[in-house]
Amino acid sequence: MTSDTLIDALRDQGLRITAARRAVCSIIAERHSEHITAAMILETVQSDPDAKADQSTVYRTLDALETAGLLAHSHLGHGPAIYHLADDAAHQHVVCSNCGKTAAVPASSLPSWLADLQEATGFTVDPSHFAVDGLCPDCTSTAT
Amino acid sequence: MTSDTLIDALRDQGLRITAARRAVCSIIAERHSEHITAAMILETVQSDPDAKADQSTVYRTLDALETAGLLAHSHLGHGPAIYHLADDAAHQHVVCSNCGKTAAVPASSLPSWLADLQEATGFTVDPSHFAVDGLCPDCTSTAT
DNA sequence: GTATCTGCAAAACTTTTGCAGTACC
DNA sequence: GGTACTGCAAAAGTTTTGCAGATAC
Repeated sequence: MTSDTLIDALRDQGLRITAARRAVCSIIAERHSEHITAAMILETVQSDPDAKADQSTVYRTLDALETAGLLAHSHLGHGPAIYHLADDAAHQHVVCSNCGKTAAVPASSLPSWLADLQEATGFTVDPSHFAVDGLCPDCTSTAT
Repeated sequence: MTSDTLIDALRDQGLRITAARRAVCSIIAERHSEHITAAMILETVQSDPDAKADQSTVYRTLDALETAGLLAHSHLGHGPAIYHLADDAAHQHVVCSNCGKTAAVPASSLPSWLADLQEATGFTVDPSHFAVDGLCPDCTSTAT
């Protein structure tokens, strides 16, 4: 995934390509394997003298990318939302309720439980927006 | 579950029993089967002329109850946190990512997937703090 | 009597919005 | 040239905090 892919997709939506959008797309492209928060993007963009962008612009760009179907975000615990590419392999997020650390689990074994859940509640479950609370290994061992 | 149970537990922690705490405990005891938000508790307490309590007091009381291990909260999507009794039967929350509606699913068929997840990430998963995003029946049918 | 709790008010924190000016196509 | 985008600043929404006064034990 390069930032050009994102830029091109924006252009295809009839959106304009600006320096701010290039910068945001570039950051997302570089770091899409992590759990990116808006705050991280903001910090990165604002510390780059070549690519300053206001926070409102960053949020609006993220929104544009989401509307274009390229990006998705989830809320994990107390903190800010995390963003990830929409076409990333579907995965779940696990959040440590103690330290806030997150991890991703590949959606390898999406079980019958999801189907059960769907049947019981009528909800159409989106397995890519998924937050499970737990304790990370460090906090598990600390909480003796 | 009566509010006395909660009050007694607070007393056992060496905490003082005040009118504000009685009021908050009473609301939680009455409505623990719903998904209570801090905003709901605030509204209820502040509309009760016999039991006025400031929002900071409500938050501090909720915090005290959590610290005492009686209460837990989860964050579901954009909105406020929801609170539930810590000893409530473990269950998952499903949130509609469109309208914010929530539903609870009993932990009937917690599958091998949880074990898989635990193995893959090392996280100790807490099945009672659980938020799954999806579309509720109404929004599913609307989103033709 | 004293440590804890409360109320008030203001701040923190993430995200959104209004508006005048700028820049892309 | 015209519409979309940007920056600035301020607001919205939930939750937290500082501080002086009140209250439970």
